[in-house]
Amino acid sequence: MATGRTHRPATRSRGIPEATVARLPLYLRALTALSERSVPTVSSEELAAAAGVNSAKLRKDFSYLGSYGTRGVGYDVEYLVYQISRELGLTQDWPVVIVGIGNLGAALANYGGFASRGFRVAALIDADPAMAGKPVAGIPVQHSDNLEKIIQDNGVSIGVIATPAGAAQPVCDRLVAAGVTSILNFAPTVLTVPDGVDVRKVDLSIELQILAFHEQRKAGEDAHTDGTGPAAVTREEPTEAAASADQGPDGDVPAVMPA
Amino acid sequence: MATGRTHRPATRSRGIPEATVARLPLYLRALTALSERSVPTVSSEELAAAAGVNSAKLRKDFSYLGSYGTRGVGYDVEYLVYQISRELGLTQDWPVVIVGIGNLGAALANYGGFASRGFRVAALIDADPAMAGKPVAGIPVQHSDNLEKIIQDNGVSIGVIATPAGAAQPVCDRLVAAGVTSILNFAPTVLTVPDGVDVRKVDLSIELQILAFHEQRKAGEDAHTDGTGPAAVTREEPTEAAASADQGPDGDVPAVMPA
DNA sequence: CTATGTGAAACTCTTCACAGCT
DNA sequence: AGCTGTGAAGAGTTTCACATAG
Repeated sequence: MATGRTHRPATRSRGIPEATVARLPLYLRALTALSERSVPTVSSEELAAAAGVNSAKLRKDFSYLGSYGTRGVGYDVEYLVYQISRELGLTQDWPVVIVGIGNLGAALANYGGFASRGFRVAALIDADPAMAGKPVAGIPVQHSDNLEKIIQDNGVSIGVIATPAGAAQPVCDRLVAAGVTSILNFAPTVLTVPDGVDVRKVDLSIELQILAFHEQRKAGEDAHTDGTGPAAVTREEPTEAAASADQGPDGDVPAVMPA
Repeated sequence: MATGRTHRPATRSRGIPEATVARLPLYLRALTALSERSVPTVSSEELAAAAGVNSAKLRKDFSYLGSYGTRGVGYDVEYLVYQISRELGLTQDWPVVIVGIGNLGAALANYGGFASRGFRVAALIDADPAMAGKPVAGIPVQHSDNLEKIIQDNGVSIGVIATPAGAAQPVCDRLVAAGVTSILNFAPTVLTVPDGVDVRKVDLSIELQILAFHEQRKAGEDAHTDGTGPAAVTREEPTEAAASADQGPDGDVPAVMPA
């Protein structure tokens, strides 16, 4: 597989496949649940079921991390939780800032899934002066004038953008200039960033549109509003669209902006 | 990741690849923006840039829809908007219900991106009696006792789950029993659904974890990591992998260990 | 000449199936 | 025996590069 074969199976590292990385959080969640129930070990079959993937894929995924299982037995839950956490970088503290404290920003601030995974909301930032000082999820909102200072003082490298579409790029530019190198973007806009900066995007309306596409397929024969294209209807198997993954850095244009 | 069941031959009809379907909303948004600026035609190169993909991919994607371009010229914006909308099923009305009107549910109800794409929030549903009747985004919240009736009366086939994790599966079961066949899940849980039901999931903490993974990698390459060894905390080299005992005949012991 | 549409090559990801530990 | 770890085959996706239509 790898070209350079040194001594040890230097195979991995350069490459945990992106698809595998995207599933690690899934395994981690399932494992955490088992851990809380004090289950000591788990087989690839059981864990796969809990995570909603098939066992061959799970074993292959784990093989990229190393040989952490025991043949004939399974995986040690605690050990695996630790290894995956470490691989994902969750054994360290990640201060994040959320910019744009509207409905969505507030929801994110209140979202428990962050804190429980090593992410700490270091600050909430909004451009509206009226919001300044107002606590959301127990954290006082700060005005965006102080964005740069907040980033630097807290050593923030991950920023979450939950602003209206129009404000996203300017906010992004300021975050990057201040030192942020990873951005999670909820605004329906394509963000342009310099090399070395990572952007992931979550677009609610895109997810719905994908569902609509499949839904339309299912509807099949009947209602085809404007049937220009009869399109040999065929019920494609639903799927199992992988969890998230894909969705590169893009998106674009408003048309309508979130609150 | 819907639930796994077996795969079936699945009649391949007019099979648009899943990867392509996932990008159509992206193109649509870019095209809509061009349309609003009254741009009549666009080349694959320009449109690709606006959507954040490369032009070869875009042309290949469009080739699955048909030959809607003109060689030597480009694509007619209005025409493409229509064709993609139709392909995605957005020329018809999709009533959706949002279940779980907490911070996130409210944010979704207020999200403009839905309405602008043929999605209509038919109802907001919450299990808390205190929420009943209270308007969110101009729509009165209804109690979940009426879930089935609401689904049926409105002919809803797409449901959005924004409840706490524990309530997601029961809500999902009720939605499906009432006739919903597509679900967008925001709760951090794997939903089990019968064949024919499509589930897509958006998990906020997973996105952040993926960013953390890459962020960690960057830090490693920047020769930052203290010094167990030469840079790289990524396990390309033994570096710290050795320290964490990743093989050893039985070495999988470290229950917890310092970073 | 220009820019699309598309076979074919290159890659990536998934699934199979079984060798090899325990 | 039981279950992991993994080459190898298969499926799906992206990229290349150029024939072809306008």
